[in-house]
Amino acid sequence: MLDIKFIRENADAVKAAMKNRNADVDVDAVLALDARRREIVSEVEALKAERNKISKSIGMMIKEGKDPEEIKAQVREMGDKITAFDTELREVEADLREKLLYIPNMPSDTTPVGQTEDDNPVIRSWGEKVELGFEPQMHWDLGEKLGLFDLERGAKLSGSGFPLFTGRGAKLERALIQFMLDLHTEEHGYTEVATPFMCNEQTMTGTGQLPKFAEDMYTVPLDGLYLIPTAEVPVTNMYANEILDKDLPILHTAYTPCFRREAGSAGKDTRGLLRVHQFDKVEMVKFTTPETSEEEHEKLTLDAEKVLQKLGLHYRVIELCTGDIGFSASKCYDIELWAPAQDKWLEVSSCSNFKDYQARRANIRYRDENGKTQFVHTINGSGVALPRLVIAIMENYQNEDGSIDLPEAIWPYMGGLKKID
RNA sequence: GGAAAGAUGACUGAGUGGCUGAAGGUGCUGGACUGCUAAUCCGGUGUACUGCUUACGCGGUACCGAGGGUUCGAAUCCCUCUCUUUCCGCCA
Repeated sequence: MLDIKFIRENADAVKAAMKNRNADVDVDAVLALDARRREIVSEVEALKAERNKISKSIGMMIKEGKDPEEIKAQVREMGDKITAFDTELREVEADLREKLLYIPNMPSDTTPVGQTEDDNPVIRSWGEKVELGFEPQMHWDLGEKLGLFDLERGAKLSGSGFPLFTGRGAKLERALIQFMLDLHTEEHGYTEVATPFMCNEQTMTGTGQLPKFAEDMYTVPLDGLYLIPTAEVPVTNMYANEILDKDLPILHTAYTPCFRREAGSAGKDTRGLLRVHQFDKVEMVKFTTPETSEEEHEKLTLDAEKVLQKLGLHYRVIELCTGDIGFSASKCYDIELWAPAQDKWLEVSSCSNFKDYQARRANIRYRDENGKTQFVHTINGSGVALPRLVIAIMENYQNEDGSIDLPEAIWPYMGGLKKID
């Protein structure tokens, strides 16, 4: 969340930023609550100071054998006032916090201003569109024919959007996960973690999924748990309510399945593996100082790109504009793979710098060189998400006879298999 | 799922109603001293909110797992919850 002091001192800038985001936020209501809160605090604290003073004197009186009853009655009256103020204070603070939790992050100064995804500039691209020389087949046709997945049986088990991978398809999934984890841990310096796949409400609030996006998640009501929509959630919140004294940055990578209800997006690009309710993803998360977060964000994006380069897949990097950027992010690059049969770009990674927004929500701090505690900056990105990566491999590496060559980088992970036919 | 014990600052560990934001020790850190290593001595060492000052700082309030309650006053008494450990049960 945003620092209330920052909002207080930069109200106009916050309002402008919310407008650029197309976010409906009542900044003045927040400021009014903040003003009332501080008013109550100063009144109630003055009363408490007085009470503490008199209470101490009662202790003295009793020791000296004097009768304190008269003063007790007086202090009791103060206590009633204090209770009334405290009650209102709690209400105001809860109200204020709730409102703050619904305010998205400030876009970075460098985030391009724009309305929709059409305003996202392309930052760079790598590789070229493949020349197949024949009419490419869709991945859902290739996959069913080659026995890589069985979407009908997946739907039987859980409903559409819950893919069932089979045989070499299941192995390819596992191989890609392994390949990416090895790359990030062995060459990019990340430490692997394996996390819970369900998290509690506090954790979901820490990274920004709650309270606003409750409907996007699967829940386990009996236990008050939510299925994670991304490994970002457990990995970032690992250090919630901690003061880190390890050397920053801290780099973690994790494989997890991700669960998303995708409410409201039914019917849109949902065929095959394009948009599913459960998918595998390797995630990268960094905890940095404010001074290094921009640089680390750039590096993390390159780490994700490296995956695609090693797999020889044509991609481009776009930067999300203010109207398209995610709720908690301040700056964000999306990486998109070219899919020749789809004839379009598929998003496989989203690399975001959250600055101190998540750290403030999750209360993750560190000690700077002066010994002062500060909020860390958090950064994360997919490195990368599996289903669309699989789609891109299938579509880019397909042959006219319907077989699929495998990228050399994953041969070792496929037991030497070079081609699926 | 049942039973018992416990939860205090970076760590350890005192503290059963006011003199405790919290003893002692460890660690860290500033200094003194011993020609090195080590030791010794002195000092400092929580977080958050808030007001004044805004360079440094000073004051107030809150916080001893979380939330309630009793009381003039709670780390300390009561209730609820969470977690940890151990034992039993169940189980991949």
